[in-house]
Amino acid sequence: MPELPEVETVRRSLASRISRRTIEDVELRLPKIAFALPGTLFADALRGRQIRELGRRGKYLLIHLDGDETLVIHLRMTGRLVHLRKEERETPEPPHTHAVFRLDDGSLLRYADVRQFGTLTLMATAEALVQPGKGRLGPEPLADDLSFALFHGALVKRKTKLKPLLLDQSFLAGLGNIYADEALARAALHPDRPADSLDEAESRRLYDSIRTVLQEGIDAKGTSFRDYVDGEGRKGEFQEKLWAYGREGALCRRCGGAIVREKRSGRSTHFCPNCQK
DNA sequence: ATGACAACCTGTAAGC
DNA sequence: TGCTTACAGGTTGTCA
Repeated sequence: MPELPEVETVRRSLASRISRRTIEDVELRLPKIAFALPGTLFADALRGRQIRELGRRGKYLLIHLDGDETLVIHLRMTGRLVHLRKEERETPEPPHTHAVFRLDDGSLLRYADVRQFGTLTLMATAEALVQPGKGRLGPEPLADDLSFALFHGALVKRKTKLKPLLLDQSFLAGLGNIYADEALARAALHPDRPADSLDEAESRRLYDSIRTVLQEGIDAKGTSFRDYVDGEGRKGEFQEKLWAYGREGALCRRCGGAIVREKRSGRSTHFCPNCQK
Protein backbone atom coordinates (compact mmCIF):
# COMPACT_ATOMS: atom_id res chain seq x y z
CA MET A 1 0.00 0.00 0.00
CA PRO A 2 1.87 2.96 1.25
CA GLU A 3 4.83 4.43 -0.51
CA LEU A 4 6.45 7.74 0.31
CA PRO A 5 3.50 9.97 -0.70
CA GLU A 6 1.02 7.87 1.25
CA VAL A 7 3.16 7.76 4.39
CA GLU A 8 3.77 11.49 4.13
CA THR A 9 0.02 12.04 3.79
CA VAL A 10 -0.64 9.94 6.88
CA ARG A 11 2.02 11.92 8.73
CA ARG A 12 0.49 15.25 7.79
CA SER A 13 -3.06 14.16 8.53
CA LEU A 14 -2.12 12.85 11.98
CA ALA A 15 0.32 15.53 13.04
CA SER A 16 -2.06 18.16 14.38
CA ARG A 17 -4.36 15.52 15.86
CA ILE A 18 -1.88 13.63 18.01
CA SER A 19 1.13 15.90 18.58
CA ARG A 20 1.55 16.85 22.26
CA ARG A 21 -0.97 14.19 23.32
CA THR A 22 -0.08 11.67 25.98
CA ILE A 23 -0.64 7.96 25.42
CA GLU A 24 -2.84 6.78 28.27
CA ASP A 25 -2.96 3.16 27.27
CA VAL A 26 -2.24 0.73 24.46
CA GLU A 27 -4.29 -2.34 23.67
CA LEU A 28 -2.08 -4.68 21.67
CA ARG A 29 -4.12 -7.56 20.35
CA LEU A 30 -1.60 -9.10 17.97
CA PRO A 31 1.67 -8.98 19.86
CA LYS A 32 3.82 -10.28 17.02
CA ILE A 33 3.54 -6.99 15.11
CA ALA A 34 5.08 -4.89 17.87
CA PHE A 35 8.63 -4.62 19.17
CA ALA A 36 10.08 -2.73 22.11
CA LEU A 37 13.52 -2.74 23.64
CA PRO A 38 14.55 -6.24 24.64
CA GLY A 39 13.16 -7.25 27.99
CA THR A 40 10.37 -4.67 27.94
CA LEU A 41 6.70 -4.91 27.12
CA PHE A 42 5.46 -2.74 24.26
CA ALA A 43 2.34 -1.44 26.01
CA ASP A 44 4.19 -0.79 29.25
CA ALA A 45 6.90 1.13 27.45
CA LEU A 46 4.38 3.43 25.77
CA ARG A 47 1.95 4.08 28.59
CA GLY A 48 2.23 7.64 29.86
CA ARG A 49 4.54 8.82 27.10
CA GLN A 50 3.95 12.11 25.34
CA ILE A 51 3.99 12.42 21.56
CA ARG A 52 6.34 15.17 20.44
CA GLU A 53 6.10 15.36 16.68
CA LEU A 54 5.72 13.16 13.62
CA GLY A 55 8.42 12.50 11.07
CA ARG A 56 8.99 10.26 8.11
CA ARG A 57 11.97 8.48 6.60
CA GLY A 58 11.31 6.69 3.32
CA LYS A 59 8.19 4.62 3.95
CA TYR A 60 8.64 4.68 7.72
CA LEU A 61 6.40 6.86 9.85
CA LEU A 62 8.22 8.19 12.91
CA ILE A 63 6.27 9.12 16.03
CA HIS A 64 8.79 10.91 18.21
CA LEU A 65 8.11 10.60 21.93
CA ASP A 66 9.46 12.27 25.01
CA GLY A 67 12.48 10.54 26.45
CA ASP A 68 14.29 10.38 23.11
CA GLU A 69 12.47 7.34 21.85
CA THR A 70 10.52 6.96 18.62
CA LEU A 71 7.71 4.67 17.63
CA VAL A 72 8.62 3.55 14.11
CA ILE A 73 5.68 2.34 12.04
CA HIS A 74 5.84 0.57 8.71
CA LEU A 75 2.48 -0.06 7.06
CA ARG A 76 3.86 -2.52 4.48
CA MET A 77 1.02 -3.51 2.15
CA THR A 78 -2.24 -3.10 4.00
CA GLY A 79 -1.53 -1.28 7.23
CA ARG A 80 -3.82 1.58 8.25
CA LEU A 81 -3.42 4.09 11.01
CA VAL A 82 -6.57 6.09 11.64
CA HIS A 83 -7.26 8.64 14.36
CA LEU A 84 -10.70 9.19 15.84
CA ARG A 85 -11.57 12.26 17.87
CA LYS A 86 -13.38 11.80 21.15
CA GLU A 87 -16.74 12.32 19.49
CA GLU A 88 -15.87 9.80 16.74
CA ARG A 89 -14.62 7.04 18.99
CA GLU A 90 -17.77 4.96 18.67
CA THR A 91 -17.15 4.56 14.94
CA PRO A 92 -17.28 0.82 14.23
CA GLU A 93 -13.87 -0.72 14.38
CA PRO A 94 -12.48 -2.07 11.12
CA PRO A 95 -11.67 -5.77 10.98
CA HIS A 96 -8.07 -6.74 11.70
CA THR A 97 -7.54 -3.99 14.22
CA HIS A 98 -4.38 -5.10 15.99
CA ALA A 99 -3.58 -2.16 18.24
CA VAL A 100 -5.54 0.72 19.76
CA PHE A 101 -3.86 3.72 21.39
CA ARG A 102 -5.98 5.69 23.83
CA LEU A 103 -4.86 9.32 24.09
CA ASP A 104 -5.37 11.80 26.93
CA ASP A 105 -7.95 13.88 25.05
CA GLY A 106 -10.25 10.91 24.78
CA SER A 107 -9.32 10.20 21.18
CA LEU A 108 -8.17 6.89 19.69
CA LEU A 109 -5.48 5.86 17.27
CA ARG A 110 -6.34 2.58 15.62
CA TYR A 111 -3.86 0.40 13.81
CA ALA A 112 -5.37 -2.20 11.45
CA ASP A 113 -3.62 -4.47 8.98
CA VAL A 114 -5.30 -7.29 7.03
CA ARG A 115 -2.10 -9.04 6.06
CA GLN A 116 -0.26 -8.55 9.33
CA PHE A 117 2.97 -7.53 7.59
CA GLY A 118 3.27 -4.07 9.09
CA THR A 119 5.28 -3.42 12.24
CA LEU A 120 5.34 -1.05 15.20
CA THR A 121 8.81 -0.71 16.66
CA LEU A 122 9.88 1.39 19.61
CA MET A 123 13.48 2.48 19.23
CA ALA A 124 15.94 5.17 20.25
CA THR A 125 15.24 8.39 18.33
CA ALA A 126 18.81 8.79 17.18
CA GLU A 127 18.72 5.31 15.71
CA ALA A 128 15.28 5.78 14.16
CA LEU A 129 16.43 8.88 12.31
CA VAL A 130 19.36 7.07 10.75
CA GLN A 131 18.18 3.53 10.31
CA PRO A 132 14.50 2.93 11.03
CA GLY A 133 14.43 -0.50 9.36
CA LYS A 134 16.84 -3.37 9.06
CA GLY A 135 18.96 -2.37 6.09
CA ARG A 136 20.40 1.08 5.52
CA LEU A 137 18.12 3.53 3.79
CA GLY A 138 19.19 5.56 0.80
CA PRO A 139 18.64 9.32 0.54
CA GLU A 140 15.25 11.02 0.70
CA PRO A 141 14.24 11.63 -2.91
CA LEU A 142 12.64 15.01 -2.14
CA ALA A 143 15.37 16.35 0.11
CA ASP A 144 17.10 19.51 -1.06
CA ASP A 145 20.49 17.96 -0.52
CA LEU A 146 19.83 15.20 -3.04
CA SER A 147 21.33 17.07 -5.96
CA PHE A 148 21.25 15.81 -9.51
CA ALA A 149 25.02 15.38 -9.38
CA LEU A 150 24.71 13.07 -6.39
CA PHE A 151 21.89 11.08 -7.96
CA HIS A 152 23.64 10.75 -11.30
CA GLY A 153 26.89 9.70 -9.70
CA ALA A 154 25.19 6.92 -7.74
CA LEU A 155 23.06 5.83 -10.70
CA VAL A 156 25.81 5.22 -13.22
CA LYS A 157 27.76 3.12 -10.76
CA ARG A 158 25.03 0.50 -10.92
CA LYS A 159 24.60 -2.21 -13.50
CA THR A 160 21.11 -3.20 -12.36
CA LYS A 161 18.06 -2.52 -14.43
CA LEU A 162 16.14 0.60 -13.58
CA LYS A 163 13.00 -1.04 -12.17
CA PRO A 164 14.70 -3.11 -9.48
CA LEU A 165 17.04 -0.25 -8.71
CA LEU A 166 14.18 2.17 -8.04
CA LEU A 167 12.59 -0.40 -5.73
CA ASP A 168 15.84 -0.77 -3.78
CA GLN A 169 15.34 1.26 -0.59
CA SER A 170 19.08 1.45 -0.01
CA PHE A 171 19.45 3.32 -3.31
CA LEU A 172 16.56 5.74 -2.77
CA ALA A 173 14.15 5.62 0.15
CA GLY A 174 10.44 5.71 -0.53
CA LEU A 175 9.64 4.53 -4.04
CA GLY A 176 7.45 1.43 -4.34
CA ASN A 177 5.84 -0.39 -7.22
CA ILE A 178 3.44 2.36 -8.22
CA TYR A 179 5.75 5.35 -8.12
CA ALA A 180 8.67 3.42 -9.65
CA ASP A 181 6.51 2.63 -12.68
CA GLU A 182 5.24 6.20 -12.77
CA ALA A 183 8.70 7.74 -12.60
CA LEU A 184 9.92 5.55 -15.47
CA ALA A 185 6.82 6.32 -17.54
CA ARG A 186 7.22 10.06 -17.09
CA ALA A 187 10.92 9.85 -17.86
CA ALA A 188 10.18 7.79 -21.00
CA LEU A 189 12.66 5.17 -19.84
CA HIS A 190 12.26 1.41 -20.20
CA PRO A 191 12.23 -0.55 -16.92
CA ASP A 192 14.90 -2.92 -18.26
CA ARG A 193 17.44 -0.25 -19.10
CA PRO A 194 20.69 -0.88 -17.21
CA ALA A 195 21.30 2.05 -14.90
CA ASP A 196 24.82 2.59 -16.18
CA SER A 197 23.57 2.96 -19.73
CA LEU A 198 21.81 6.27 -19.15
CA ASP A 199 23.37 9.39 -20.56
CA GLU A 200 23.23 12.60 -18.58
CA ALA A 201 20.05 13.87 -20.22
CA GLU A 202 18.24 10.60 -19.51
CA SER A 203 19.48 10.57 -15.96
CA ARG A 204 18.22 14.12 -15.54
CA ARG A 205 14.80 13.07 -16.82
CA LEU A 206 14.68 10.26 -14.30
CA TYR A 207 15.78 12.49 -11.44
CA ASP A 208 13.18 15.10 -12.32
CA SER A 209 10.45 12.52 -12.87
CA ILE A 210 11.02 10.83 -9.52
CA ARG A 211 10.74 14.10 -7.66
CA THR A 212 7.80 15.35 -9.70
CA VAL A 213 5.77 12.18 -9.37
CA LEU A 214 6.35 11.92 -5.62
CA GLN A 215 5.45 15.56 -5.07
CA GLU A 216 2.33 15.25 -7.19
CA GLY A 217 1.43 12.10 -5.27
CA ILE A 218 1.68 14.03 -2.01
CA ASP A 219 -0.31 16.93 -3.45
CA ALA A 220 -3.07 14.46 -4.41
CA LYS A 221 -2.95 12.92 -0.91
CA GLY A 222 -1.68 9.57 -2.14
CA THR A 223 -2.85 6.75 -4.37
CA SER A 224 -5.80 4.67 -3.17
CA PHE A 225 -5.94 1.52 -5.23
CA ARG A 226 -7.42 -0.74 -2.63
CA ASP A 227 -6.77 -0.27 1.05
CA TYR A 228 -4.95 2.97 1.49
CA VAL A 229 -6.50 5.75 3.56
CA ASP A 230 -4.85 8.59 5.44
CA GLY A 231 -4.89 9.29 9.16
CA GLU A 232 -8.45 10.59 8.94
CA GLY A 233 -9.70 7.62 6.93
CA ARG A 234 -9.81 9.47 3.61
CA LYS A 235 -8.79 8.05 0.25
CA GLY A 236 -6.23 9.72 -1.99
CA GLU A 237 -6.77 10.91 -5.54
CA PHE A 238 -3.54 10.19 -7.37
CA GLN A 239 -4.92 6.96 -8.88
CA GLU A 240 -6.79 9.18 -11.32
CA LYS A 241 -3.58 10.74 -12.57
CA LEU A 242 -1.41 7.68 -13.13
CA TRP A 243 0.31 7.18 -16.47
CA ALA A 244 1.26 3.52 -16.20
CA TYR A 245 0.35 1.68 -12.99
CA GLY A 246 -2.93 -0.19 -13.27
CA ARG A 247 -3.46 1.01 -16.87
CA GLU A 248 -2.78 -2.22 -18.75
CA GLY A 249 -4.38 -1.97 -22.19
CA ALA A 250 -5.15 1.74 -21.79
CA LEU A 251 -3.54 4.35 -24.00
CA CYS A 252 -0.25 5.96 -23.12
CA ARG A 253 -0.76 9.58 -22.14
CA ARG A 254 2.34 10.59 -24.07
CA CYS A 255 2.21 8.67 -27.36
CA GLY A 256 -1.12 6.86 -27.48
CA GLY A 257 0.52 3.42 -27.47
CA ALA A 258 -0.92 0.58 -25.39
CA ILE A 259 0.33 0.18 -21.84
CA VAL A 260 1.48 -3.34 -21.04
CA ARG A 261 1.93 -5.20 -17.76
CA GLU A 262 4.86 -7.59 -17.41
CA LYS A 263 6.66 -9.20 -14.48
CA ARG A 264 9.95 -7.68 -13.44
CA SER A 265 11.77 -8.88 -10.33
CA GLY A 266 8.58 -10.52 -9.19
CA ARG A 267 6.49 -7.36 -9.41
CA SER A 268 3.92 -6.28 -11.95
CA THR A 269 5.53 -3.64 -14.11
CA HIS A 270 3.48 -1.28 -16.24
CA PHE A 271 4.99 0.64 -19.13
CA CYS A 272 4.53 1.85 -22.69
CA PRO A 273 6.80 -0.20 -24.94
CA ASN A 274 6.28 2.36 -27.69
CA CYS A 275 7.82 5.41 -26.01
CA GLN A 276 9.72 4.11 -23.00
CA LYS A 277 13.16 3.34 -24.41
C1' DA B 1 26.85 -6.85 -6.79
C1' DT B 2 22.87 -9.11 -9.00
C1' DG B 3 19.06 -12.11 -9.60
C1' DA B 4 15.53 -15.45 -8.62
C1' DC B 5 12.36 -17.04 -5.31
C1' DA B 6 10.11 -18.30 -1.09
C1' DA B 7 8.25 -16.61 3.09
C1' DC B 8 5.36 -13.73 5.99
C1' DC B 9 -0.65 -13.24 5.82
C1' DT B 10 -5.58 -12.46 4.21
C1' DG B 11 -8.84 -11.09 0.80
C1' DT B 12 -10.49 -10.62 -3.80
C1' DA B 13 -10.96 -11.45 -8.56
C1' DA B 14 -10.40 -14.22 -12.41
C1' DG B 15 -10.44 -18.74 -14.59
C1' DC B 16 -12.43 -23.20 -15.29
C1' DT C 1 -22.27 -22.65 -8.00
C1' DG C 2 -17.91 -24.04 -6.34
C1' DC C 3 -13.15 -24.97 -6.50
C1' DT C 4 -8.46 -23.39 -7.81
C1' DT C 5 -5.11 -20.08 -8.96
C1' DA C 6 -3.12 -15.67 -9.36
C1' DC C 7 -2.32 -11.51 -7.45
C1' DA C 8 -2.00 -7.40 -4.18
C1' DG C 9 1.17 0.14 -2.61
C1' DG C 10 6.69 -4.47 0.99
C1' DT C 11 10.69 -6.43 3.01
C1' DT C 12 13.84 -10.04 4.31
C1' DG C 13 16.45 -14.16 3.94
C1' DT C 14 18.47 -17.83 1.28
C1' DC C 15 20.69 -19.78 -2.50
C1' DA C 16 22.70 -19.40 -6.92
